[in-house]
Amino acid sequence: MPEDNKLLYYINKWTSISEADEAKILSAFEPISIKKRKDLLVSGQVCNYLYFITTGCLRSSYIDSKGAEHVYQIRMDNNWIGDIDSYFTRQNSKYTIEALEDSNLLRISVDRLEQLFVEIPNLERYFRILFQKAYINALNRLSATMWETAIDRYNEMLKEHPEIFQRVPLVHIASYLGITPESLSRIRRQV
Amino acid sequence: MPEDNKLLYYINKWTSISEADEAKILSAFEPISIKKRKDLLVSGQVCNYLYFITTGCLRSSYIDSKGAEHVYQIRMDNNWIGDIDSYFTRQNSKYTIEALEDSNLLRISVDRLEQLFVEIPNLERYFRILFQKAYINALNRLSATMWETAIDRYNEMLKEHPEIFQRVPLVHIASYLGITPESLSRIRRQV
DNA sequence: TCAAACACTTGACCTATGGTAAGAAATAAA
DNA sequence: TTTATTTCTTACCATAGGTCAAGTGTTTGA
Repeated sequence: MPEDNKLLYYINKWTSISEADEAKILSAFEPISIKKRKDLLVSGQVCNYLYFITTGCLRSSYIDSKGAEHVYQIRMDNNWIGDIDSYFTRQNSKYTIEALEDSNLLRISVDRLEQLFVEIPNLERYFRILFQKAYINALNRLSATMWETAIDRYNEMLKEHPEIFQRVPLVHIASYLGITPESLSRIRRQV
Repeated sequence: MPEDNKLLYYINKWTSISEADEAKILSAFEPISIKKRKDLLVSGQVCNYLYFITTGCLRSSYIDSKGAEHVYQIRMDNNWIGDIDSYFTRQNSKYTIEALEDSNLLRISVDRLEQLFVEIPNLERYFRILFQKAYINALNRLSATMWETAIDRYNEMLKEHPEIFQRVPLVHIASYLGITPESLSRIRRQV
């Protein structure tokens, strides 16, 4: 499958888009590249784009009131990243999104996306399903965080997303799991 | 505002529906009542309906692998409740939804809802926005659970949803906050 | 190529919250 | 009104995970 068709492939997994509309969608996205350790979004700015990761790996994090940094999301190939709250409301974001690897992305502005929603109802359907699934995942992660041990969460992540352990430093994985790197280190020794 | 128009009022807050379509939507929902302490959904069943709460209060909970019950959601007037994962996938739900007060609901089946999505794209838009917001909320709750103290979460909830404390037993609130009723009790004494 | 920065581990100690058990207060039922 | 049930609090001890501090490899970049 050609690089720039991955996006359409994933959209068509959940709804059907005509060839004419496919072209319209592709032309609305702008391909960009970002180098490892560079920021895609800096806390305090408005998130002007929503990004589809064609290749690479990024993390989204924020600084809490005590100055501690927490990793919110780690996203790799064929996933979306951005702060959708800031993106749709035009409020400043509290998140910083940093590339953990050199990455290639497709980006789209809100105006362009909302225009597409009107022109192509099935694209809005795709996003309805996307957010629906994201919501379900967030609730599952929430219940694991609230009511399972760090060991269980670690094992679950190892089973579900083994690639992440090959590509992402453990500090970020620990933070994503809601524990310190020290605790993660102890868990890994135990297992 | 008449009881049965609240649903349309909330939908029209985020998108615009024609009068003809409003009638179509209303006729697709079936009003039902449920008594306090009765179950709307029992764990192990498929969630056949999505519910809009016109008046009342319900909680959604699940039993973990160690047999402990955890409260997932507490929802009151003018909110949606149901297990959307089970609802859309037709898999058995792990959740039980119980009425905490005598409640009046409007329910709709998936078939009917998906039919409406095709007929009324703006209704699907409403759900896109609904899930988008639900996702953002779930992430905020996740970060509070992971990185804030139980005291902060309690104060936040007291500030944002004081009504809940008037209407819901503290056991359920404690569970929703991810702590034991004993801990909640200690926090309340402290504050 | 060599210093600086990063990534990971280990140990000693601390703290927020959990578990258990029991009793008081409030609410519902008879 | 009396009894039963639910709701909430308190006390004591246990523990998962955090904090601080130090140390070893491993990248990175000038």
